Amino acid sequence: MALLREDGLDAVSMRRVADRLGVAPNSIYAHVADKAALVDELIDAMLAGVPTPIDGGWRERIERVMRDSRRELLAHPDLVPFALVRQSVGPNALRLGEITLTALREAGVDGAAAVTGLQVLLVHTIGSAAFETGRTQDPDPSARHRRGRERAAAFGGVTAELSEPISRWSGDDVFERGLAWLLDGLVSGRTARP
Amino acid sequence: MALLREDGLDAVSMRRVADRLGVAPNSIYAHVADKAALVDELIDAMLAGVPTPIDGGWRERIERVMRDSRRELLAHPDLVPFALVRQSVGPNALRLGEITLTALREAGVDGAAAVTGLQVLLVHTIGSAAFETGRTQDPDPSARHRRGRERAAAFGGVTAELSEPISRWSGDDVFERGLAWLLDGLVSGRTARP
DNA sequence: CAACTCAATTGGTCGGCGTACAATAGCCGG
DNA sequence: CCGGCTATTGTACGCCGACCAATTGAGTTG
Repeated sequence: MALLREDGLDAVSMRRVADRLGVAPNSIYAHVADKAALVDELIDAMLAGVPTPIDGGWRERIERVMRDSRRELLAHPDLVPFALVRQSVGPNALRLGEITLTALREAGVDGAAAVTGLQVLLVHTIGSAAFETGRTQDPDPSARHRRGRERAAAFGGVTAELSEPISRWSGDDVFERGLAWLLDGLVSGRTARP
Repeated sequence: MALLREDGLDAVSMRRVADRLGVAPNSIYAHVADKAALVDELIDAMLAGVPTPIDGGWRERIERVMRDSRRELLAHPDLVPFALVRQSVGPNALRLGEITLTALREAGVDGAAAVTGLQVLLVHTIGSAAFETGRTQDPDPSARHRRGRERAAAFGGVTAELSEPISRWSGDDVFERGLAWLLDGLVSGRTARP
């Protein structure tokens, strides 16, 4: 985690981690099956920073869990892309999942629909974090290619219309509005159209 | 794209692509700045398979765009994680964005809120695809570690309750229900709580 | 207290990766 | 015919994840 905070995910290689621990690279494989497994444990370590809400209504508790998860995700941008794809379901992910599930049942959502609701909330929270981190980072101008000019020309002035408000608006809106809409829909009990 | 379909994203290395083209590895850098740029073009090539809806109401057109995008995403699972994080905004992504924006305005959503709505829809569509592909793939049992047993034990019987319905239910529900809720919320005009 | 056991660690190595650098080949307008 | 430029090439550097056989060392047992 220290290595990740200092120099990003690229710095988290088996060799660098081993160096940091004063250990040979191969030794890590005695504790972790894979590099993917190591990243999985990093993800769960990140989720350890999300507190468990106790007081408040069901909606407030869910909002707190999602907001705090989002905060932790944005604090570790390099892990975000993996959080959605790799469902490692470590102990902390499980803890937050249980919290959300019981809150949903408290809201009158029955078991099967509650699981779907949890998944929708996860997709929105992690997805919006991924969207925001992707828009924020990568400020390296040296990697830009010569054809960048051609491409911009092909897009015409439309790019400005679309991407300019995107960069001006805060990503909080995307998260907060989507969260409110999803929670509204969840308790409305309406079923999906075919 | 052929290399991606045949052997997955790992096969899409500068060297393998060059081999397939009968060319030296470095030659590619004359046409593409980076490997990331190459993946960006792959993403837009994938989105080329999403047709442009013409007839139907605004809601039906949006649903078609999102459903077709989802179909294309699920057909190219290896690209999904990058679709959210790297907003390359190629010509096809721009085309679909414009379609959705005009449909939203048709629904009475004004400019600024329309952009937010588009982003929320993108997050849900790509995010749910990422969630589903992550759950589907990675069926390799050899990579499992010895501590897998310990971890499963620590989770107790709760893992079954949470992950068993997840794997039985179709990912279509997550996508369709979330999409319906978001569209409902979009036109309701309700503002986000602080 | 010595012998045994077994997880943890190690050196060495393999194949592959992205990409920088300098030099070359091929084409095209003047 | 030629000068310039783009596309291409050979070579090479440094890094990566992962495997193998061999060794260490701490804890348990007799």
